[in-house]
Amino acid sequence: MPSSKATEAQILEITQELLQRRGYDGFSYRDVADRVGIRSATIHYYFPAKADLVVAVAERYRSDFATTLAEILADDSLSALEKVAQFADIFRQTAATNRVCLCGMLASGSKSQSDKANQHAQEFFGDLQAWLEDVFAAGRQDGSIRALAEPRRAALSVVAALEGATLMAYNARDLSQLDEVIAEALDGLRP
Amino acid sequence: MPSSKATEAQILEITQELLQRRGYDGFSYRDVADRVGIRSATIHYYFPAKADLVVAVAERYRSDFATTLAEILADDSLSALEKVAQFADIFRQTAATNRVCLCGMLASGSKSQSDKANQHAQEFFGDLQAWLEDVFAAGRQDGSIRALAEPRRAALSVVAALEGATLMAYNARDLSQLDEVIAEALDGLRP
DNA sequence: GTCTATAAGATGATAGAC
DNA sequence: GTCTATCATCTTATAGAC
Repeated sequence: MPSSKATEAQILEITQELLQRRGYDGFSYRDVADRVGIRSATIHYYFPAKADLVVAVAERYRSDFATTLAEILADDSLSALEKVAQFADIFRQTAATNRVCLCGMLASGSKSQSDKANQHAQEFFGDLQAWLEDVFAAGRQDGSIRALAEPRRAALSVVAALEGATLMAYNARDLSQLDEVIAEALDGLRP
Repeated sequence: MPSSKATEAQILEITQELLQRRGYDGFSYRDVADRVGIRSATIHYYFPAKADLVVAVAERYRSDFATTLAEILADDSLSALEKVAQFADIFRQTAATNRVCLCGMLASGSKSQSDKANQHAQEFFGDLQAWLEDVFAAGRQDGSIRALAEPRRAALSVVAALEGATLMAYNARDLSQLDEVIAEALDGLRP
């Protein structure tokens, strides 16, 4: 039964879900295998070690996220502030599906997993910060975002607040506090 | 060799450290036993199940944290803004010792551990928010903090940002971004 | 209180048949 | 590619000696 490409994609999909819900130490090859409908040995064929599997998921996640951010950025119908709102909504959707940001989860599991996973998480946060900084600059042009004293620092703070609030929403199984944090962040950007 | 009180305290101390560094699924009774210098069966005498041990650590953590916050609050030599700065410094110290906030870590491990641990984390975040809200009000009196449109929401955002930034600092093994987030938060409170 | 001994199950990983 | 079979190790937890 050669599903080849489909099998690998399913393994990545399911692993990402488990990773966002339970973290590196919270799922096993068997958990993934059961949900995909294969045997755990098959996963080792695609990903020899657990570290390989998790790094592959991290790369896929960053790539998908980058695509989404590029699409938001390219949408000329949105003001810069609305782009930040859409950015925040990604985190909201994550929490709404009972998950944490993958890289937030990887950051919390820094000790067990490979250094490569940590590095991906770190670079991911840097990507988000840089994207927000760009949008802040555009917002100064289109007038939707006020002039910020330290745009780099403000962008970092928004990323940190969203990561923290998503974690809290996941824990409480309640989005209301995340919504408040998002509202506070957007209000802080308005002219 | 009856160390009694001392043994239980050591178990809690070591467990807290492991919990903040590796999370619920990242440490075992044997890890704790090895560091305390006892056998894992001894831990079961004090804490029958792992869930009991973790809940006990969470209670101790919340209690210790509450004491620290009460001390800061009672210090009349500090302005309200300086009290917020000391509050933020607790997170900085946590990251400086290569740890995450215990409740931030418990929040990320929501699936494996007991519901009670999740609840403690949730209540902990509520405690921090309420404390900050009080200090914000005091800051309006002593003039060290500006009038905030939504103090409750602002307090929540500060908690979320500190939790997120501590996680990022832990992952990157670098405090500089946490320092930036703290500076940004304090600047946002100044009159 | 703390130990030894041990159970019963899960884990990441490999070898080799098909 | 996917399977069965198996390994060595680790996990939480218990029973009972001292």
